Amino acid sequence: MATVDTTLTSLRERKKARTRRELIDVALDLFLRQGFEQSTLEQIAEEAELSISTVLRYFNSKSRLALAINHDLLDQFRARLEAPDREIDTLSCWRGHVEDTVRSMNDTPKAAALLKMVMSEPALVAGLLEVRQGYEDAIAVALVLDATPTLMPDVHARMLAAMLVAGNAAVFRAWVAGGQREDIRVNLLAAVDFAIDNFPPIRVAKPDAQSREGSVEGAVTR
Amino acid sequence: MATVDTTLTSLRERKKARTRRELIDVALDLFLRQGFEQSTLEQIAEEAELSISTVLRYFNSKSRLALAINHDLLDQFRARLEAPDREIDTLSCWRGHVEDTVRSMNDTPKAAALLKMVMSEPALVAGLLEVRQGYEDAIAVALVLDATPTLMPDVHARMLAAMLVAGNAAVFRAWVAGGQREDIRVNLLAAVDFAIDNFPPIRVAKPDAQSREGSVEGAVTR
DNA sequence: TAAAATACTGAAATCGCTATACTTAGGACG
DNA sequence: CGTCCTAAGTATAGCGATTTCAGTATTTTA
Repeated sequence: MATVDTTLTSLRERKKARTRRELIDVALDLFLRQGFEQSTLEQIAEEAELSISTVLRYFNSKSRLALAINHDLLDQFRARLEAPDREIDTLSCWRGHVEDTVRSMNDTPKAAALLKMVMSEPALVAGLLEVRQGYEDAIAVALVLDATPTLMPDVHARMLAAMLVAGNAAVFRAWVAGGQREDIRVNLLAAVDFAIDNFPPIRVAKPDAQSREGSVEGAVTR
Repeated sequence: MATVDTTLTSLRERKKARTRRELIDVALDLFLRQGFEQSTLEQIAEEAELSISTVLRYFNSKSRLALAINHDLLDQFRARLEAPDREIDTLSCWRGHVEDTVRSMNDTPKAAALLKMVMSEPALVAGLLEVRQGYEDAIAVALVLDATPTLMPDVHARMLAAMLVAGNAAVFRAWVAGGQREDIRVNLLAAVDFAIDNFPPIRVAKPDAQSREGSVEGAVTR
């Protein structure tokens, strides 16, 4: 949300957004340079030319700051799901989000190094699990809503959501472990398809697997 | 592991185990009485008649102490998987572990209240995610080993593992949200069965779904 | 331009956690 | 039994994240 909107009305809002961006920039650089644990809030505040208090008003913890991008992506995904004019089903939203993520990773040079850093810092790995849970919740809720008035039990929705998110995480993990060489996009989408093609409630509801190729409609009810 | 072994040789070991148990007891009571955040390490040490240093040597963080039972259960599960004489497949291990968990919950009066407390404390929810990840890792690794020399891609194993663990978590969550009334055992096992019956790589490898009724053998290769 | 709202700052206090050096208790062995 | 070794327990000092709050600066709005 915060990273997308380009037309912010008031000066205040614009200033705030700029400060936020700069803060993230400075902090991530610092983390990459000398590690997450090694960087203190004092240092971050110093480099960002802000007080510690202010840093903590922008991000309520150091790890939230380090995971700002991840949380922003999650917010984007939520917005995508909650858009009042949404035409496509939850799974296609997820697929679209995955593609967006890849795109934004390719655009950002530091992204790969950043991901590696996050995944090697225990505190941040823990934080990543919270983000992951955020995705699961969002997907599960949306799946149940999609299926209405047909019934999709909450437990099944959560299992499917977990499958999707775990597949994503596994691909990323393997990618990082393998030195970030192969084309991750293909593998990410393959994981999504694997889930879509095989999760029973979907197989039943979705008569035509090929229609996924078309841009918009795809699975489930809605 | 630590909670099961009844035959500890030396006096030292027995004493250590007893202290550990008492510490957990005291701490959990305190948490239940006045909340996790509200209870300081100082207070815990006080009530357990130990120094803060010692408390922290037994559990390397306050939340680890609060989640001691969960971590112990995870250790039990790992031990079950890694037992050199293990006869049954990974999924049956999981099923067995789920049943054990239910049993131990029924035996422990405080368990229900404790679970509710854990799930309402953000820091502990986060800690629970780490435990959950531990289960996923253990299951995924075991699944891949089970399938050898047949091939089960890591990503698929992780997706199935996530499905199982998420199903479990979802049932528990619903149980807590609903006032902990219904019989959770049935729902937990239903979630396991749902995954086992429907996840394609398993369906293929497991010709006879009924054999699950029998005590030992069931799914997958091995 | 005055006042209301909101952003920023500084300082103090709390608490979790680490590191370290010291004391005490259990176990091995003559 | 007394000696020595190891591991358990303690006390102390200190760092750093986070909260709270009171005061200052800046933007908005009337």
